Order: sequence, then C-alpha cells, then structure tokens
Amino acid sequence: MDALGKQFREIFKSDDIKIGMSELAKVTGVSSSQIRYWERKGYIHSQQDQQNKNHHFSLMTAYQVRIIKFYLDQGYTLQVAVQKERERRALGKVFRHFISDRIQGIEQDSDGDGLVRLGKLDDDPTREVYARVDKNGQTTLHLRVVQED
Amino acid sequence: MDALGKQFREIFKSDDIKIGMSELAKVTGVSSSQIRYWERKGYIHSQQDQQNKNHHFSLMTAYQVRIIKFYLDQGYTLQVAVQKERERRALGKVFRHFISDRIQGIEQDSDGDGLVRLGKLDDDPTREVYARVDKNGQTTLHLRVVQED
DNA sequence: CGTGTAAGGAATTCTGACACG
DNA sequence: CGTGTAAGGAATTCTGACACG
Repeated sequence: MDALGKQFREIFKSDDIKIGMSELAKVTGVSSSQIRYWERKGYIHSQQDQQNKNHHFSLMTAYQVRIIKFYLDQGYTLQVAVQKERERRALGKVFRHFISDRIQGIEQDSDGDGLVRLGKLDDDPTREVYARVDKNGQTTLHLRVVQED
Repeated sequence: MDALGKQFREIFKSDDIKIGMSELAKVTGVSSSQIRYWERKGYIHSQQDQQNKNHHFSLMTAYQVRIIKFYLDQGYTLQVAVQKERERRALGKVFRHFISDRIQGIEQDSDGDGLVRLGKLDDDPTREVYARVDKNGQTTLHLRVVQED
C-alpha cells in the first residue's frame, strides 16, 4: 500500500510523459510554426536527441505554452507573455510541493466516502486535517485527533 | 486572475492530452504487444478514429496501465490485476474531486512563501485552512479567520 | 491465457525556404 | 518581430501472422 501511495505522486508528476510537436500544437491551440519559433528563441525547450527526429516536449512545457498563449490572447506581445509566464511559474511550483507533501493518504471510510489526509496542523500537532469527498463529489474539510502510527 | 485559477484545474486535468501506443509503452514499461492484447480484451480503451491509424490513449489510461502493471509485478494474473485496478479507481476519483474542489487559490505572500487556500472548515465556517510552502519546499498546515469576500 | 518478434506498408512528422508585415 | 503555407524526405508507428506455452 505504501508503494501505491508513492505511485500516486509519481502519477501526478508524470514528468516522464512526452508529447510530440503536433500533439503539443493540438492540445495548446498554438500552431506548430509558433512553437518552432518560440523554441528557436529559447522561450521553450524540448528534448531532441538527433537532428530531424521528433521533438519531445514534457507536460510541463505543455502547461507553459498554454499559459503563454493565455497572455498572448490578452493582447501582450510574445516577449511580455513569456516574461509573465516565468513570473507565474512560482505558483506552479508551490502547487506541486503542496501535492507531493500534503497528500498523505487517500482512503475510503466505512460509509464509502473518500478521505484525503493532509497531515497535522502546524500550530496544533495533536490534530490533523482531512478532506471528505462524498458520493456526490462534495468535499468538506475536517479536523480530527491524530491517530497513533 | 479568475481565468487563470480555472486554468490551474484544466492544467491539472489535462484530459485532452493524448499519447500514442509507443509512448504509452515507454512511460508505463508495458510492451506494446501487451497493450494491444489488453485493448483487444477490453481492459483498456483508446480512441482510434480509423483503422490502421494511430491509437490515442488518454493520460488516465496511462495511469491505469501503470497500476495494472504494478499488480502484475506483484504476481497477480492479468485478470485479477485489472480487477484490482478497477476497485482502486475510486481513490483516483476522490483525489480528482479533492483537487478541483479544494484548491481554492494559490498565492504568494509578502515573504515570498506560497499559500494554497483550501477553504473553510465544515465544522467551523469562521476559519479556513491553508498550506504554506516556504522557499525550501517545506509545507505546513494552518488555520486562519476567514476573510470577507 | 498472455506475450514476443520480424516485416512491410501506411500514416505522421519534421525541416528549410519563402511570404507577409 | 512573429506567424502561415506548400513540398518532400525521413523517421515512426501500426497491423496481422506466427511462435511459445
């Protein structure tokens, strides 16, 4: 069960999943000529083992491209859009740290509700926070006394 | 900013990202002949518009394959591994509900720490839970009095 | 049941060049 | 600066068949 817990994180990260240029274009709505240009300018990066072979973009890059496009659509120039994406990137990092540190367990209780354990309160280590997800997908937050390990 | 908040969820979901059979094989460590067989048996599904064209597997399917492989590696037969993955799927659903409902905002505070707002306590709606992520990536959980909207 | 391999055709993807502005 | 298009070659991917057990 521990190995599966660990897997949840790996599954979330999915760092190793790579997509090609045309797939990247498809899922971001950015044309491949744009992507090629952005890459030439060093705004985004891909892994390409040899010349004339497929580009491999990480999912991170896909998100990055989506966000750059978001700013472009707002009317910013490409340079500014790239700059704004870079500033924003810190938030993504925060999110990823949160997920890998705070999702301490996912279980089902006897009622069939899902429980997501988030760990102890920093100010009161005798209590931990968990989220309850009921059958309708409603989520609520709760405190409970910490169980002994 | 709201559009970007929404985007965080879409980014997380990444439903629309599809990968080919060989990429799926690569990232899961399951051979493509296995994948073909599993698909023929109806254990996994792909989108394939026409005959002899590329399969498109969702990231969900990639996770599914990884988990089936996990059980196979434990010594279960394929049928049992598939069955166990199905039972386990409820947990993934819980996780996704948690993310889309509970990540109510990601910000940086004046110290440069990241804050992930998780929403109000069910038992005490005057207080909300948030996680703090410091520069070292350490995360801690806190309560605070709810701010007015 | 469950997976591997070799072979060939089919579909996809990539690139550099050129255009426009 | 920033993006689109047409063209052709190059690399990738897919499939059905067969093997083994």
